[in-house]
Amino acid sequence: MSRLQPVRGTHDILPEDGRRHRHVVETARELSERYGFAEISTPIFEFTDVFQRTLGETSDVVTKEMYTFQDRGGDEITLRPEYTAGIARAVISGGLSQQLPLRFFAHGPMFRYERPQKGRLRQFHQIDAEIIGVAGPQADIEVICLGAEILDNLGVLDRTELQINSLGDAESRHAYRDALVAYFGAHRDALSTESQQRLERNPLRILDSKDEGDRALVAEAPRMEDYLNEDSASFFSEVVAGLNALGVSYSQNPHLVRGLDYYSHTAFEFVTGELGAQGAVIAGGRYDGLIETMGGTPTPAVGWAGGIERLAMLATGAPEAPRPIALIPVGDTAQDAAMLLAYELRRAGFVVDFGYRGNVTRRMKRADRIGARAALLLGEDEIERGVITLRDLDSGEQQKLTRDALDAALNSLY
RNA sequence: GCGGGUGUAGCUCAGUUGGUUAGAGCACCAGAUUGUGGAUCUGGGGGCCGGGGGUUCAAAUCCCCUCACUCGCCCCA
Repeated sequence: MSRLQPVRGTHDILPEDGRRHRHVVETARELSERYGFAEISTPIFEFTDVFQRTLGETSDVVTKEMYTFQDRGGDEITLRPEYTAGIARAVISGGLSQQLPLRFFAHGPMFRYERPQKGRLRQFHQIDAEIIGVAGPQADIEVICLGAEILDNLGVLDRTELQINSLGDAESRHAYRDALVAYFGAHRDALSTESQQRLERNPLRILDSKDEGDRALVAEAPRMEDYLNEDSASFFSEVVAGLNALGVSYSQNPHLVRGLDYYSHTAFEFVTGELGAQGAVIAGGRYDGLIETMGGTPTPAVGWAGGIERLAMLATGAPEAPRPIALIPVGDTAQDAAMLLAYELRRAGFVVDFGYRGNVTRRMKRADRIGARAALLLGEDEIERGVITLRDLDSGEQQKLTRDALDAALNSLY
């Protein structure tokens, strides 16, 4: 293996993959705009505090997955591992809380120091949607519905399942957490080693353990729904009712939890079985406490993130590369005229591939290989007679046209 | 961070119990066709056999280490 290899967990997005990525992003952008979301972009790095304080000191992302470094001025900087904290920071530092509610769409690279797997990279890309400043369940419904519609337009909705759960408000969540600690604490010895650690750090996580022994205990564990207070329960039932009203199908998963500390109330994931161990393609929830935690005024919010690589692997309908017109100068004397013609055609909106090298045979082969729709030959003959040879590469038909007639003839091919 | 699998040409892969100068298909380049693509034929360029060490008269092949990829665990998009 050559020394010139990309850093582990990173990869080049070559043109074919790039089209699929762009299809995901543009589909999401177009639909989110229809839902009233405005596109924003935030820096790919922030002060480390932005993530450390908000994601939870004990979360895996903070404890072992962040790309953190000191810059030349001595500031602690972290490449963003997720989008939400950066957007919340932008809302605060940009004074945007004067304009609530806000609906944001964003996309871009994220960085997590993890062991790479299928659908899991150290630099990956996400699309992201957030509604900031709406306390009611309408926002949860709207944001989930947007996710479902994006998946539908990408042709993956029927291969995913929407799972939802409620973590309740802070009061409910703490009460439930205490109940879980009491229950699992009494069975500590029966828990897997990993879950014993979870008991200390994040007891909710035990609920979605894959260990068989854990699952047996989980089946008898206290249920979240019994610990939701009245507000939390009615909030969740409104979300569910809203999804029903819109015909968004889902299943309730009482074991669905979120890894990051700032979530409350609604948690949801669109999951697929087609990506190995990585099930989630879009996942998110409500994070009413985040902006306050960061030092802003208390502001409710809900949103999700979707993995572009994961979506691109599943999506159908990415547009094919455009079929260019191959412009082939014949002989040295035609070079300048051909370059001018290419310029004019491009200005007129045509996709033009200029054949730089080789004899006519070679350039024709190239035109064929790149899928050109037509070839234009321009040589001494043509220049003397004031025409251009147009060859339809699908039918093989060939004709000589004046410059004035060329654009119309090309347009008729597409 | 932990466990399993795999590394031979740009890609997909052969390579016998260790034995001359490591092969095929596809792709690429050139020619047959000096102004005409797709098909065919002919020829050509391409390899530190992932890297390092060891065993041996001899290593792509056996052993050790390492790196990368990959699948899973953890966790997540």
